[in-house]
Amino acid sequence: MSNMNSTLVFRPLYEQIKSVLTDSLIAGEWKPGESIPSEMDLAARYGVSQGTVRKAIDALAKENIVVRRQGKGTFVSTHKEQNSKLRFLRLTSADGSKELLENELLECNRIKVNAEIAKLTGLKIGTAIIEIKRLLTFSQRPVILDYIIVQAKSFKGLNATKIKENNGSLYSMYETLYGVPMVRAEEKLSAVMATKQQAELLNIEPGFPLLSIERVAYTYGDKPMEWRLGLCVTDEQHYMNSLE
Amino acid sequence: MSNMNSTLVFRPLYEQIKSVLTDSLIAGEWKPGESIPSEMDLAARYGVSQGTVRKAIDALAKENIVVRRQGKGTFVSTHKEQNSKLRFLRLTSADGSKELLENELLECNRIKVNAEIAKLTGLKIGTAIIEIKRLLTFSQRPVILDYIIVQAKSFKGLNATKIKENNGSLYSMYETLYGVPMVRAEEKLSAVMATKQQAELLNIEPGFPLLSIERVAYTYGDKPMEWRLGLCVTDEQHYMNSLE
DNA sequence: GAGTGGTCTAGACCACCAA
DNA sequence: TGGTGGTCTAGACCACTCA
Repeated sequence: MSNMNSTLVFRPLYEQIKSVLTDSLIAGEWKPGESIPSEMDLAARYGVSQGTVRKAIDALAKENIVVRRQGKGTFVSTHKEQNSKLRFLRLTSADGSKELLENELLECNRIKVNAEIAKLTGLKIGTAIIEIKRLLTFSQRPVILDYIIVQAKSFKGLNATKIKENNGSLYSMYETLYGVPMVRAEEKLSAVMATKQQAELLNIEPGFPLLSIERVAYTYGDKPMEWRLGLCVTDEQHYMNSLE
Repeated sequence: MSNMNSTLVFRPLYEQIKSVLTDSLIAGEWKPGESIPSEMDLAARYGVSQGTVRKAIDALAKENIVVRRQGKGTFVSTHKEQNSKLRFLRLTSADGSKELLENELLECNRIKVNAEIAKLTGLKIGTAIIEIKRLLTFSQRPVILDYIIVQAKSFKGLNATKIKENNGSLYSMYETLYGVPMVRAEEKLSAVMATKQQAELLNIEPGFPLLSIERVAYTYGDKPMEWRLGLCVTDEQHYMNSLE
């Protein structure tokens, strides 16, 4: 009979508060763009000190889940704001600007997962998904060929019309129309050769080197919601990254 | 203690403490791998509360400049440790391992900056530099062709022998032999075609797509100390990145 | 047991913002 | 002017490490 061997799980109060706050966000108690209650209010609600609430909110702010604004309050992050648009886009031209990207929707189909897509996404074969193909253009020149997959059940009724209505701002649309804010993403990069078909769309020669960016985007609670393969022409644009 | 805010500029105390600590690190008061004084000691030394020192150290820890170890103390980060080696290497094979990289030094020359290098590094033409060319191999297969530049005046006497003595662990060598720890780096990625010469070294066909990684590495105080161009074969290895 | 960092509290004052 | 987040303090106790 061993009693002292039990694994005592110690979890700091502020982490527990952070979890509770995340749950409330998932439940939609506070929507993107809205403010959450003040630190004092939350402290009173959960019966902890304001400093503990602060540490929980600090952690959420560090993950870009909320944004603090001195004198105003703490707000749920949103992709609707200008400054957070293209938050995950690391591709910039030499002069640093990336605001002038234009958007051409090529395809938007409701299909089922096949073996290849299953391997890419980890979804089960046969699952209903929506595939989106589009072309991003920078000052008249095509630079990114995007292939995007989301689960149909999470984005019911998503179609070409809706994408166009939102000017191709997918993350903003996921958030506004479907209540699914993307908070984090992981990317896997490699260099590939353009196929004939890709080359045609990107207006380059077949065999031209392309930067391949596989991205998985996550919503609250580390739930993967979107898979994306971007093929980028990088002779004038570059992928910038900070290692710290 | 009284709060010595200047009327014109408001700078939080903990930021000032952070700067003072950084200065001490630059001055070499505590070397990589060593511990810095305890929070209580530092608080006493600077006449602030332990909480303020904590916040300053938290900021340094977030930037990987120091590492906290509960019960032991706070230590200056080092590239000598196993877990921090290859800290800036984001290239991993499918199974995630990146420890088996082998190292072949191709060249190490003392030269002067020409126009091309000036453009890459921002150094003045004529500045004495050391250029290093090497090949990194993963399980018998060449995967990265590195071209590295550092200023000769910052790394006096650096040569092929020294590099070999350190098994090609450059960052560890910069730190140990020259007291220059690298704390941060910025990378610019693109896809390029292998030239004939590069293809030969990497044992691939000319025209094969390579991931080009331009890196600038910084020491304390955001001082750029090393420029690097890596050309990577990415059919079996990928560059992983987290966006948050 | 002594010393370290980790967590938590309570209270104070400051800087910023909007009404 | 009142409310918000931002900074700072002082003190308490907890968890971890090592001699």
